[in-house]
Amino acid sequence: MADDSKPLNFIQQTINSDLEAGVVDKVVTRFPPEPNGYLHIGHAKSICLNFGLAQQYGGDCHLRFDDTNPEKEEDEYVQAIIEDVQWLGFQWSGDIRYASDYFGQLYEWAQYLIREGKAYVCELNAEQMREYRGTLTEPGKNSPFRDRPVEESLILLESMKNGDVDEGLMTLRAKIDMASPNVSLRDPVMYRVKKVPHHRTGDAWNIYPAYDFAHGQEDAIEGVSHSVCTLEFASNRPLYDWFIENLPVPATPHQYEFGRLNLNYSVTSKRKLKQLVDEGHVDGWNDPRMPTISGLRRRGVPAVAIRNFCDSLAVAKTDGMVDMSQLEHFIRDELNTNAPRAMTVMRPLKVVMTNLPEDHLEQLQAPMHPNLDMGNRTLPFTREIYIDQNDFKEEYSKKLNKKLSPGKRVRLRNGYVIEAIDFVKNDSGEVVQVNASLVPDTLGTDPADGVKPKGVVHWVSAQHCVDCDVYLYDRLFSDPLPDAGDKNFLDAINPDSLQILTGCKTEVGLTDAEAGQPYQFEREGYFCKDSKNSSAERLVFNQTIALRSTWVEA
RNA sequence: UGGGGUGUGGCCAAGCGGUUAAGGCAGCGGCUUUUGAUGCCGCCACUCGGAGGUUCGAAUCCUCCCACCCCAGCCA
Repeated sequence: MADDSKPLNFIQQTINSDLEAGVVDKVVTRFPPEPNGYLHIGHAKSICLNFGLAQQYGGDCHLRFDDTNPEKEEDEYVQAIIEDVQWLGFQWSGDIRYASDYFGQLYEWAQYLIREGKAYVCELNAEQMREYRGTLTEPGKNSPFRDRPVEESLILLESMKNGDVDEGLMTLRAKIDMASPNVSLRDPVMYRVKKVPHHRTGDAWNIYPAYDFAHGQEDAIEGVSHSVCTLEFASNRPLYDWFIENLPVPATPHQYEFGRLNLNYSVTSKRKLKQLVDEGHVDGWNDPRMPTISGLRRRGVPAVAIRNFCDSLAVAKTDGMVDMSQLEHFIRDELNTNAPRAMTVMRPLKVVMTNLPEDHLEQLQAPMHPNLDMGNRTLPFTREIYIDQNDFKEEYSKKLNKKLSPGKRVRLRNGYVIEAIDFVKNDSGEVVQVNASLVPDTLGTDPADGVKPKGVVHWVSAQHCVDCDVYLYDRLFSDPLPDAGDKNFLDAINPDSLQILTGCKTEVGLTDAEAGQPYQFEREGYFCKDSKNSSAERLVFNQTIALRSTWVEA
């Protein structure tokens, strides 16, 4: 039974009544991606739904590749999809399935339909077929080949299959109703000739089944009880049912449609994502700005954050636009509770503690996390340190009273209170060094003179730190609806979505950070070592997401 | 204009004829804080696309209207 702490969605309600009525005795779902691109956040919702349903009801969820169109499908994509599903934390029941496993069975069923007088080989070309189909408001008209003899169709189908027919010359069509108000019932194409090698079946076939002729039968073969798909397939449902009713299939699965996930400031269309990759607007399918599962992973988003986000979304028939901030909430929520803390200075400014000896070296202890159970780390503290340029102001102002400025104090995070004395500028007028004095006896306690610092600043020892590059990301699109209406989504690309900071200084302890392991760089945000650009010589961190900030300096 | 689907606060969304219309995100106040983070407290729809109707009583039932989404690939 499903978890009853949350209201049941309409699919769970259906499952419950199917179970009660005995129509179904085991829940079987499936996630059926076409291997023609990488999975994105929209797929994550479907994955969480389908695998989640199976878990809740003690059933099975199959991973099935819908590989019925060899022109667009590649093995690279199936490998990537397998990796993404597993990374998200799901395991399918039994072997991985492929629509192509059923090509033989599908072909026999096509012959069956022909013999039943319910399918025929049509020789209309694409343009003619469009004309015969009619329009949304006018009925179509029958193909001149509609009543051709069964034997003839059988023979023609065989030659299509054997490669004796050129592409575009013939199709196999279901004989349903050319006057149906539902256009997808106007003698839909079941098989088309494609003399294209398939990533699994090679050149064994010259014809490939169309989605509508394949999907429901695949479900029936696998014993899928609840075939969940997105809303745009709703008008295909009568056709799904028609094949199930008219074929000697081993089961009668049913299709249910829910609203797909749309996220603002992003696009979730494999076609458009592929275009971003192919045209080089991003660094591949796993560019950290991409809403792909692999992009989110490379960016440092934990799988559990994605799952929690998906679980928070309603499964309903409304197709809404979810705020990016909603996803961000779950990312921060997870990272805040689990990411170890560290200090990284992104725009280093040297601070010299003039009242400390040159060789001062002190090992400070700092907690890994506000949750003290996560242990401690050691921070070397020396006479020279780096703080962020942003945390020093030449002149004090009340609005910026948490910054360090001459005569003012600040606490070094996990360390002492310091007070700035003066500063040094270079020829360009930039502050390049701050001289300060350490206020004694302020480790873990406020200054004895009662002058308590307002701000806390992160820092790193100038002698004991490591250089790194930090990649800061902003949304890929500056338009909340980059592909609405007739807009060209490429025009909405945010030119400042990637900012690379070099010469940043981080704790030595992060030298051997594991790629993907999240850290909170205190007062900045969450980061992880990049799996692609990091090397033995170069340490690169991706910003997963900034800390929430309700404060605006300007 | 044919068919299918949906309309509850800025966003997501519960609600399935009967207390003052859940909750989350965002936002706004305040408290705590060695992260301007986190946490905590408070505020945020006299109203449920609109208009009628049924009823003692409707966001929930009926009627009409309006808006938006999907369908005319030999894509999925």
